[in-house]
Amino acid sequence: MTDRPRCRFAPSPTGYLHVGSAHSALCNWLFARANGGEFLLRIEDTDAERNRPELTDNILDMLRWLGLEWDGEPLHQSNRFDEYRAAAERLIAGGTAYWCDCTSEQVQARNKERGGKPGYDGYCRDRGLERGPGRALRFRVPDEGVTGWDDVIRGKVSFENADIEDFVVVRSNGNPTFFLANVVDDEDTAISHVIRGEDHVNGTPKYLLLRGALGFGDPPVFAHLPFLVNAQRKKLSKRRDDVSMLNYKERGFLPEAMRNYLALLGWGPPDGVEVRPIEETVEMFRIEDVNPSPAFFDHKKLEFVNGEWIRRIDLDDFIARAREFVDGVDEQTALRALGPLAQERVKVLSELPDYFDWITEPADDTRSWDKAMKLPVAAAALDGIIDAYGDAPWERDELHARFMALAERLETSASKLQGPIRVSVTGRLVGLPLFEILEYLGRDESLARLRAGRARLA
RNA sequence: GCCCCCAUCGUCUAGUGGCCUAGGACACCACCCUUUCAAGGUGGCGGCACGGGUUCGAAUCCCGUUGGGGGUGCCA
Repeated sequence: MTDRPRCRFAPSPTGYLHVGSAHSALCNWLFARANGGEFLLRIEDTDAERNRPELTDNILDMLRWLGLEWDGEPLHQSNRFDEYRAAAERLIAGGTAYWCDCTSEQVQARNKERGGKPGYDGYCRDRGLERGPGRALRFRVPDEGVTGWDDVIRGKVSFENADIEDFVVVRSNGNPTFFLANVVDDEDTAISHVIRGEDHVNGTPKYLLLRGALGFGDPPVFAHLPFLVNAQRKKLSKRRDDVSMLNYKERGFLPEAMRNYLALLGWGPPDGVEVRPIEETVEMFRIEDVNPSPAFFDHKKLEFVNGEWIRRIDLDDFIARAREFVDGVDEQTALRALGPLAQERVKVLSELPDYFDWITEPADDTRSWDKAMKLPVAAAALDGIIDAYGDAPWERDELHARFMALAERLETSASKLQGPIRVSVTGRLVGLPLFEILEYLGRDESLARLRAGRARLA
């Protein structure tokens, strides 16, 4: 093993980067950074039919957004078919691969006859077929023996060779499969640590067998990460779960929060401090401490962590990030003025519009109106506050003081009194602190809205 | 079916044979603070799946059971 460990993240551009892949990328990145190693990127695009090249851009963009910078240029498998072919030739020459012309229908039919056992039955093993159209190259798996490894996360894992079928390494269209390309690339890029999802555990013996047949030296160290699962404890999937990283970005999750939360799945900081800069996690992260059991991707906790991060960044930074979630020049001006009040309230940036939708006119929210205005004190509250504010110096503390005085005079709670006022001014029963809003709107606009509210109530 | 993996509060985790009367965090509940909502503070609820071993001693080691998940593609 070299001094500088080398690991890689190897996504396939068949979908947007999702949280499960991001978790895997993060673990690789943390491992590399924690050990002075290198974090490489490889685009696994051997299947021309399924690939969507534009998705590669999304994957790279999201990794950058998360701050997971990689070393060197990404390797594209589609550029390396010559290397894979050369490896395939060596397998043929070494007698560990053979050509097969079985269609999957034929294989299935034979399996059904034999009693429903799935998998390839080795039909073409000794037929001595030459290469030709419609023929795939299969790896000849030994009939006996055991293939295993010592997984950094799971301990010893092994498979009986007899349980492994002869798998395809070159498709009948001439393209290599994942197994071949993966092994060849890891060797050529001197990968020392393969850190990937649990779904690859079953494929690892094939990886090892292939390496052996190709005459490669000591295999890399393996670490199979736990799945991220949904509430039903099933592996997160893009079909049924909310997993697109781009989606989270667009909803106002901060990259600092996202990677912070992801680092908490399958691993915990030894000192128990969960919300912290990633640099600190780098210092503490050890891949062997990752635990093997699946982790539920908990939106509630993600939101909590995000809220913590929103409060952690400085005000200018907050406003800069918040701007793209708040439409309208007037709203953005208000955001600048009232930013600190919003910053301590939201968990996700996409909540912001609701805090600023009263700028040009009160928001239309009948539920809020009904709830506030059904209070017996509503009319007196509005009359009283309009009167009290008529000649008031227009600043927060004074508005508050006169409000409290009115509450005392009307023998009602401040909590009840603010309802009708807030709804008249903003249209909503919840929102930023009332007196800051009044101060911001100014005397004329505030009084006009209060009078309009009073008129509507009557 | 076969193969493989997993198993501490609802959730994420700490725990690597005695420090465990199992710790922290999220969520939830209550109270405090309070102009709403948040934030903050205090407290509460709640767990070692089960059965056998090993050991003076087991959440920690072994075996089995049960439960869950994954793989079983000429996808990756």
